[in-house]
Amino acid sequence: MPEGHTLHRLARQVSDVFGDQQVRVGSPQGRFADSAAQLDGAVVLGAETWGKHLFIDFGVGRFVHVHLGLYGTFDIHDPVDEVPLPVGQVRLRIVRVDGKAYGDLRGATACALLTTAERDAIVARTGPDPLRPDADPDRAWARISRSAAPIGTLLMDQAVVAGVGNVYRAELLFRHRIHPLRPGRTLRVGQWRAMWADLVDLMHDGVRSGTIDTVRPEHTPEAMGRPPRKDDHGGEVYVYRRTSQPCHVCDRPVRTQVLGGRNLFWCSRCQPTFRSRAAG
DNA sequence: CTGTTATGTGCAG
DNA sequence: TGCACCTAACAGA
Repeated sequence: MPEGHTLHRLARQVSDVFGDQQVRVGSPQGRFADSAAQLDGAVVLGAETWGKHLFIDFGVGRFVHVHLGLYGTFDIHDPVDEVPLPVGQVRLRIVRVDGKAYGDLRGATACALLTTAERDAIVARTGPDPLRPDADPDRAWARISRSAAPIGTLLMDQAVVAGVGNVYRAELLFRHRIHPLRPGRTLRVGQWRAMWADLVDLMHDGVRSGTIDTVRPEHTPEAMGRPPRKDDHGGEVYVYRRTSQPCHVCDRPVRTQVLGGRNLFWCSRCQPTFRSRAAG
């Protein structure tokens, strides 16, 4: 679940449920116990996200930094009649003092109490986030246009663009007919501007719906008379995890390859290599 | 029930 | 490059 849209939804939820509220903070599992004790009884000011990093502001220069990693979850229950005993490995539990809401963090890659300077350092090393209104796509273009690395690698580099994960990567490249292994510096600036604008739209849709839905109206199951996708992330996609299945546009089997330890998915006809594109 | 896989990152070697 | 992190969904027995 956790690509940028998930974290932005989470920040909104934390702000709505715990903002301006006094909270009890604990670490039933123990790994965050010392920091939790320092925060217990404080008032939450709000939460913000850069890319996949979530920061919960406890005031006086104290931020809880959360990164869900591959399989972390942060479940917020609101409202509740009663706060149950923790189940499983709960790293962080935050409970509103009125007892009407609580949140449990499990399996996260990062959960740490940071100073403002430490928070700022993380923000400074993240690239522009399409979900933030102040994001500057030219910062990403400066990196992409100079790099020999594959565009598929650059899109996943959080210092280049913040918040893109494997699903958005695969789908964005499909929608723009770009082969994932094409070197960044072979792209034209107009292509990048179109990709960025699309990413802004797609990720905002993701924040709204909580799913990653990337197929255009003409390729939905209803429009094409095909069965809908049954999958854990819920949305309709073109190529992500559709290895060997027919492309919704051209019927060719979707291809896959591991790059940098992550699976790439693309259509060899809809996303031709740079070489064949130049030749044809 | 068991085994496999994963929307991510950082660190050891 | 490989693994730790240690959840959750899914397939199969």
